[in-house]
Amino acid sequence: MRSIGALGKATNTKVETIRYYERIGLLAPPQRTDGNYRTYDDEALARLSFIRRSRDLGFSLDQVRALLSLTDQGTQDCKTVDRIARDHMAEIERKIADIIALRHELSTMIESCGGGNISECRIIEALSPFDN
Amino acid sequence: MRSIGALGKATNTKVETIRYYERIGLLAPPQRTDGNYRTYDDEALARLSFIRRSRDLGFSLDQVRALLSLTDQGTQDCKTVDRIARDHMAEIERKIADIIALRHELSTMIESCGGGNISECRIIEALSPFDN
DNA sequence: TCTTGACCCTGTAGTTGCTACAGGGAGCAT
DNA sequence: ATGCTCCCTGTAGCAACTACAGGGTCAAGA
Repeated sequence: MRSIGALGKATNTKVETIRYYERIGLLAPPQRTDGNYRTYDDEALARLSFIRRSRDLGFSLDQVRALLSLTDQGTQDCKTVDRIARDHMAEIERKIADIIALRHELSTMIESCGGGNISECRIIEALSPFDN
Repeated sequence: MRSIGALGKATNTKVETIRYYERIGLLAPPQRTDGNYRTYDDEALARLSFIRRSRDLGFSLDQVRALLSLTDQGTQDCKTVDRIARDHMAEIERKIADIIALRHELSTMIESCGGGNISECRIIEALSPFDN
């Protein structure tokens, strides 16, 4: 059994975040000590680790919730898990395409600017709606 | 002169967003009609277009505010504009590196999963903290 | 003329995923 | 007894919008 601070350290999670996960129902309310402190067992540690790893991989809290409920059911419904993961992957691919296009636009814009204190700023021009 | 709805259509911006920009001081409060409707001139259109284009390129509202104040001053301080743009570019590069690493992790995880209704789900395993 | 419908107004609350207090209590060391 | 670190609840804040609720305005059609 460990305190919320210890759990936070073990999972690299802020104490407030753990309480937040409890509040939104991702983590079950843990047992309390006489002094009303939360105490966590190894299962809670495993669950929070799972949540954090999923979050690190970019899953939304809703997706994490779905993944958790699938593992809670113990049905090992790999098809559904796979779909969630693949959906997420597709979104990541979209984001990559978007951000790379954006980088291209940005770099074109920046390159067209000499960078000095000139009277006509190409960056501002590039952002402006009309040719002036 | 155009209504807020017309301005929204012209700049692909929701009406609520325009009012929001006004509330946070990005857009000046426009003139009103007798019926208390906002009316926008071409300058407002140009300004909102600038904001939207900057936002599309991923600049934060704070960055947009800085860029706008630079253009408002008319000093054409290209050095500062360039710095803002380059800072933003560096952040984009960081994000690209992060998301590509993430894609790699995700795809490795997904590939290790057959995708059927098997008793052991590799994705869940990959997300779990302990080998089971 | 009346009515319908599209638009507009203000103000507030919700979204995501936390984070940061404020104002207090618990527990341990000195 | 005092200080210190941790913990508690509850609420408000962040970005950048978005979505109402509960009304007012205005132009067109029957």
